[in-house]
Amino acid sequence: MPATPRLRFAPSPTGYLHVGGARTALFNWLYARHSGGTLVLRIEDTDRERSTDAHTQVILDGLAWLGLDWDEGPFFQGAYAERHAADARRLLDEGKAYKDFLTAGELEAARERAKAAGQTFRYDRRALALPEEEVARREAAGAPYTIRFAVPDEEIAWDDAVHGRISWQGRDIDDFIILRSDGTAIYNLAVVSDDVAMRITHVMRGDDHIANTPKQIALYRALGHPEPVFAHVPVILGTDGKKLSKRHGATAVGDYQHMGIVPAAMRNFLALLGWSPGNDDEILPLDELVRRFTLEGIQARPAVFDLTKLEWMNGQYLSQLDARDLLAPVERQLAALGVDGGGRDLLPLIGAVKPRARTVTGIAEQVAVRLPGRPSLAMPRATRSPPSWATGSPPVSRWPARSWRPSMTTGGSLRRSRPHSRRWPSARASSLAT
RNA sequence: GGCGCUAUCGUCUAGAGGCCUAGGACACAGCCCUCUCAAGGCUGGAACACGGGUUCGAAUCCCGUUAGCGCUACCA
Repeated sequence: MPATPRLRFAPSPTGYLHVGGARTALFNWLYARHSGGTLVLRIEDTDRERSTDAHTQVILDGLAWLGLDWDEGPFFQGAYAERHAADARRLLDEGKAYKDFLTAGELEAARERAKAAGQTFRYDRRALALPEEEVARREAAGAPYTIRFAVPDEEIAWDDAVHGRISWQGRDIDDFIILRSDGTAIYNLAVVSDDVAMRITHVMRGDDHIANTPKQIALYRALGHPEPVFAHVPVILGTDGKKLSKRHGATAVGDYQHMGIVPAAMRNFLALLGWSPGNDDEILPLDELVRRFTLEGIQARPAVFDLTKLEWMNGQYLSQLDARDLLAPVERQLAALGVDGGGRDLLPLIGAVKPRARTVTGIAEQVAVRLPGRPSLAMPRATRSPPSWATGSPPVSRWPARSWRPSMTTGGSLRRSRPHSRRWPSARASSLAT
């Protein structure tokens, strides 16, 4: 009964879709399509403080731009709060979890104390020692409590699809909280509860989740469910070897769209960042990627994001693309440059210029100089000089309406319960170029 | 500090004991082509982190060291 794989991409809407998340989405998509499996999209919005619908929309837009679709969802994790709580209750009833009346403040203070003393804070299971009557008394008095999972002292190991066998000891893991004092679930419980409910068979996610995995496996065991296959893909680093973050400049997929990167090139580049087809092939169109993608080809070590190579690859795609596919994006960039095509047929110009360009922006600039009436337009050499996103100043033009960077300015402006419909056919067609 | 992960040219990588005096690509340098050019052609420099094993033989297997990264939240 080897059912077809069920995978999921589960971003949390607490920021824009960064390249690391995009690559994780790509890998999941590629594997689902390669294996004839199913891809589920789940928005993990249980962090109410930071999650916004605007972020969700940006993530959806980013996936659409990349041409990645899904088969089920999007599901919003927040909608399953009752199931999460029920799972926690069950663990409580079975004696696999316990109530802890320590407040967040007290916990924080204890951590501070440990730190001041140069010690590592370890939760001491004091709540476990509380007499039953005392627990009942406090609860009757209305004292808030969290539910902690009692991590069994046993070996917790799994055969990771990219790292091989990884082993932890239960004693090295603190009894972690699974249900907050307000009754909502913490990430590790919510994830396991949902993955079980959605019958997920393969969990492919970032390397930074390796430390969460033993906790989740312990939860699978306690809940009595078989665990899925885990595949931890390495993180993406900046040129300084640190995890790619905002200070490295462009990290959101939307930034690349604005730079004139074409989705096909972005996909191809991202696929090769941490995965190898096993030989020297580099320009791999989508169908090739799908055909050749395997878990075994995923690298175990982190990869540095090389913008220059992305631009080179983009240039390869640009020269392959038909001028007509580039027309709309180039016109947008032209408008951004404040240049008016004057109703002139740009196709011949685009065709002449594209084999040597590296970005759509570059094509627009080359076209602009060749437009009559603007013989001396100064060349901004946009891809060579520090781009605007790197210096913090707003992009040359008018992108704001397109909401690529709403994370900085907006809160949640969309309706929370709006069910995202699947409008893929059109999104897919438009993802060919920019 | 503890636990875990990782370790081939500057970067992405091929390599799964002999095919490796380590291959490809980006970048870089030089030359050529050329009205410009980030395009194209040719050439070049550039790596198995270190130390021990195992083996007739190790980039490939084992151990240790070092370094980098991650986690160690009522974040995800």
